[in-house]
Parts: sequence; C-alpha cells; structure tokens
Amino acid sequence: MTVQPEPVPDQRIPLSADRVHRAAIELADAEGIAALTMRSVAGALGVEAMSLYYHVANKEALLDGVVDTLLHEIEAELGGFQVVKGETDWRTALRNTILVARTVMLRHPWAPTIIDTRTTMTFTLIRYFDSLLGIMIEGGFTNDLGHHAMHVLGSRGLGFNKELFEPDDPQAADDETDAMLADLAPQLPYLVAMLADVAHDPTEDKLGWCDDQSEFEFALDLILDGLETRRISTTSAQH
Amino acid sequence: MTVQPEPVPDQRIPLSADRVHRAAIELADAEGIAALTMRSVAGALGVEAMSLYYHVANKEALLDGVVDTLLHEIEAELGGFQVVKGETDWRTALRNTILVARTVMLRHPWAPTIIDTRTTMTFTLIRYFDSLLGIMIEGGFTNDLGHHAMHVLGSRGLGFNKELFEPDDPQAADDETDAMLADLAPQLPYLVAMLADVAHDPTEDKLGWCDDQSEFEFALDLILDGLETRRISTTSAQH
DNA sequence: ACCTGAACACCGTTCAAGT
DNA sequence: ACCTGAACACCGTTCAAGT
Repeated sequence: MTVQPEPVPDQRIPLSADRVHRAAIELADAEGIAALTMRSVAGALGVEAMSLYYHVANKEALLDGVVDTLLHEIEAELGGFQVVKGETDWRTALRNTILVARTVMLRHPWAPTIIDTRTTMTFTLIRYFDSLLGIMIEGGFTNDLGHHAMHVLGSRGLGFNKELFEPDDPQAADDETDAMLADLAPQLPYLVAMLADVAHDPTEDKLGWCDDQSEFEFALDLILDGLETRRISTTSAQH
Repeated sequence: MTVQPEPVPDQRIPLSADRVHRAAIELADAEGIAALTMRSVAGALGVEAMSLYYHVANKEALLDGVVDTLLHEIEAELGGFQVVKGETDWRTALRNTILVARTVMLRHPWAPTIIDTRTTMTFTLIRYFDSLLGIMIEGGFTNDLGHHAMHVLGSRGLGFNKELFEPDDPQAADDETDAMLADLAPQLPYLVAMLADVAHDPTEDKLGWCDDQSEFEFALDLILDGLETRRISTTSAQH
C-alpha cells in the first residue's frame, strides 16, 4: 500500500450530477430546505449557478436527483430492497422496511417537504415501491388489494406522515395555540378538553409537529390491521 | 319592492379581504393554482398588485384566507359543523361529514395543494376539526384515541388524499409509465403485474391521479374500521 | 467538454407619494 | 382611508461566449 496524497481541494474535483445532489442534501441538512437555491448549491460547490445546468436540467431535476439519492440511502440501510419469495409474514417484513425508511427520513427532516412536490418518480423510487408491493403479494394480497394498500399507505410507505398545517416554529405555535384556545374554549370544547388531556412530548424524535415515533407506529399498525382483515376476506372469498 | 339598479361595475365596489379571497378562488378555479400571483389576483379585480396589501398582510395571509373561505363553503354545505350530543353512531356521522367536505374539494381541485403548504390554522378550520373530534368523543372515544384519530386521518379528514408524485399531466404520465414499465418489467415484476391487472378509470371525478371516490372511500373505511376496533378495546379495558 | 458573465422574465414586497 | 408608481431583492433560467 502506498500513502495516499492529501485529498485535493473541492475546487479540483470535477462536478457531476451526483456531486450536485450530495451538495444539495448537505446544504438542506445544514441550513434547511428554504436555503436551497441554485445559487446556494453552486456556492457550496465553489462554482457559479449556471455551471449546475451542465449537469442537471433544472431545479426540478436536481430535486428529483436528491430524492433518488435518499432512496439509495434507504436501499443501503436495508441491504437492498428485498422481497423474499414465499415469505408469508408480509406484516413484519413490510413494517420493518418502512421503519428503516423512516430512520433515513429522520436524518433529513426536510425530505418530506420536497417529496411532496415531486411530480415524477425516479427509477430507484419505483423499485422501492415494487418491493413494498412484492412483500404484500408474496403475503397473499390480490393485485387489487395491493393497489389499494399503496394508496392507503401513501407517504407512510416512505416512513413519514406529512402533517397538515405544520407550523414553522412548533414551540411558538404551541404557545400561540394555548393562548388562542384559552379564549375560545367555549367554541372549541372538544379540542380544548383533548389538549388538556394529551401532552406532546417535545423531546422525542419527530418529523413534524406530531409525527413522532409512537404516533407514526399507531397509524401504521392501524393500517396494517385493516389490510390484513381485507386480505383474509378476499382470500377466503375465492374459495 | 323597488327595482334595483344595475349592479355597479366591479371597479366601483370597494376592495375587501373577502373580495380578494373570492377573486383568488375564482382565478384558481379558472386558470389553476400556478396562475395565482399577487399581480394576477389584482388584475382580476381591476387594481394594482400593491393595493392588495392594504387588505391582506401578504401572500401567505391571502392563501390562509382562501382556505378559510373554503371551510365556510363546507360549513354551508353541512348546514353548520354539527356535533349531536349523545349521538353514538360516530361512524356514520364522521363519514358523512368528511364526504361532504370532499364534494367541496372536488369543486376546487387545487385546494389540496395550497392546504398542504399552510402553516397556520384559521379559526374556521379549527372549529371544523373540533367538530370531527366532537363526533368521535360523543361516540365513546377517549381523548387519547381521538388525538390519534386526527393524525391517522390527516388530510382525509378534509376529504382528500394528497398523492405522492402527482403527475402534472396524468395522461402523459400514464403513457410514459407504460413505456417505462415495458422496458423494465424484469426489475419491477410486482408493479408490472399489478398495473396489468388493475385499470385506472379516467372518467371518474378525482382529486389526483388515483384519488378517485372509490379509492378514497376504501381508505376512509379501513381507517374507520381500525378506530372502531380500538375504541371498543379502550372502552372495555376501563371496566 | 466544461464553466461563466451578463441579462431576462417574473416573483413578492417596501416605501413614499398620491387622492 | 384607500390605492398607486417606482424600485428593490431574489428567484430560475437563456444564451452567447470563454477556456
């Protein structure tokens, strides 16, 4: 083995679509998704904004590439998108796959925001969903039930639940909500009573205001229960 | 009764926040959400863009007002956000309320897109969710289960299911997907088989690629089933 | 082949000024 | 009280030009 020279400074490494995607991910991790502009990504790479266009068609394509890169991260974490032929315990397999995807999302909490605006699926993403479907089909789903299942799962299939009305600053929103609810309690009797009863734990890892691990798993398990019930009834109806 | 004079032309009616919101809704209905800019809304009202700022704080506030106006439309359709005290058939009541909300969303198919970007809840919206929760509490939910239920429902509580990877042009996307799948069938065995088996009906009213009425109701009913199961078990566990 | 400088079109928004 | 003209900062993107 020979001693490697010092890594060359970033400026010397030629640009590539892959480097652009990775720089965008680092930038979003560090400064948030709002800070991700063509100019800022270029700046992080020590290059002019217009240079990016040689490697990516436009900003939408850049974001597609970012999502694709995240899917590769999930794939690596899973050791590949695996569908075991003949495996009938679809529920455990599906649940584990989704919860692993979620660990990647938790590392990139801005990811749900950009995934929500995607309009085209990348190949890696389609392969991921094919593996989710495969797990269900091997577990005895009809194609029709599998199709329904994909739509019922929605973003939960990727490990997150995009909340409606996600506040910018959860703490400020909590305070504001408390003040508002105190005044309006008579008009919002059920919500006021509920919020007095259930406490948000601000310390747990979460992808949104209430998208913490226990909330996510509650919803996921409810959906898996419903799918299992329907799997059994469609299977028995065929006999 | 006296004969009313001809309605005065739009230019004469003084602007108001309400007129701004309604103009924005008409514009989005007619030309799509992408066409909704401060300049275009102003133009539709025969006024300069800067005049809007006298009535709404900024574009975010304008969109909040648009959502609030849509909620009023739902409220009118329902004859008020109703919670009947002592009504134990929570399931029928909740299902009906949500499906009525959906009819309003179907009239404004761009609404899910802007609701997804909202960060603050308007009062009308909070009252709506209070009524959904109220229906469940009257039906025997604990506050904890009601809280879970709100999150499991997510956007479906408002009558829509925001799809991941919604194509701009569903027809083009279908064709493109078909072509892609033909080539890649060996790598996507389950999806290819499923798509050959389940057909999309392009004629049905839908809010998204696959968010048609039957798909929406399948998911809603699965969730309601799951909630009922958990309501029964939390109730019996208290005895 | 790869990168850049200058410029364009289009945003939301500000501010001082009009009536 | 209500509306406007001019201007600013910041986008994504184009195009012809550099090396």
